[in-house]
Amino acid sequence: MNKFFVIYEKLFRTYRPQGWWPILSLAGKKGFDADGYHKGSYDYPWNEQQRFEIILGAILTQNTSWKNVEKSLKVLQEKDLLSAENMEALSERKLASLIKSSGYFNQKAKKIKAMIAFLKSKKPITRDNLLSIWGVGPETADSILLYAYHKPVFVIDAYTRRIFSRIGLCKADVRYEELQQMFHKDLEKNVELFNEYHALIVEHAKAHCRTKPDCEKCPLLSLCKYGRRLKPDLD
DNA sequence: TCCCAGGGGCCGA
DNA sequence: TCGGCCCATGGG
Repeated sequence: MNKFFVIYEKLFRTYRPQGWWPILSLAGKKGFDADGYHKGSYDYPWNEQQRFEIILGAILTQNTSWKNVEKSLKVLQEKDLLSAENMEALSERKLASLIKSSGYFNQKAKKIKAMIAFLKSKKPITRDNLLSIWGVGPETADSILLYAYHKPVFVIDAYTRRIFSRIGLCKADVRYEELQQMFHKDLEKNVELFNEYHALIVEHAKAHCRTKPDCEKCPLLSLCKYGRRLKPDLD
């Protein structure tokens, strides 16, 4: 039995489609809710501006809650700065002041500037090329590849390590590429599946598998090593 | 007041 | 290669 897919199905049945990656500039439009989520649809042919918005979000959300990122994106949207062309003219200092709510604003302004320079270079959007950009690590690169460019790469984050190490499928400090390989090996390389699965992992980490876990009504309790240790009377 | 959030760069061992 | 530190706001 393919454990990774079983877990996906349990999460999907519990939390339903998550509508990732949210596109704020399309919020309220047909197929998009008030926060830009598009539940059950994965194959929007993002144009350059929408891709850029996803890339911005991927950088701004580094170690930061999405709510704080939304605030920054709204500020940028109001100033018509959700395009690489318009943002390029902005000074790094000014950009930093506009994305304050996302935290690490000096670093992130520098990262966004580096990303814009890369996009302008017209180099191919490959994982290696993305990783060569200052401020882009494996999670950010894979988020961009999956959600902006529809490439079938599984995104690993701190939540993925936490959930799957508690379940007992990997160590808590498993290397990024190692855990990613486990997903790639066990799952069909499918963009929609990878899109939804990662989003469901984030939702599950917020709903139950928090730093201090709430195992009581966890949908994965029956197959989780950690949860079963807390509830030995499960069988 | 403290902890955590959809990480990544840098530096010294 | 790996651990430790830095970056910083905002919500619970």
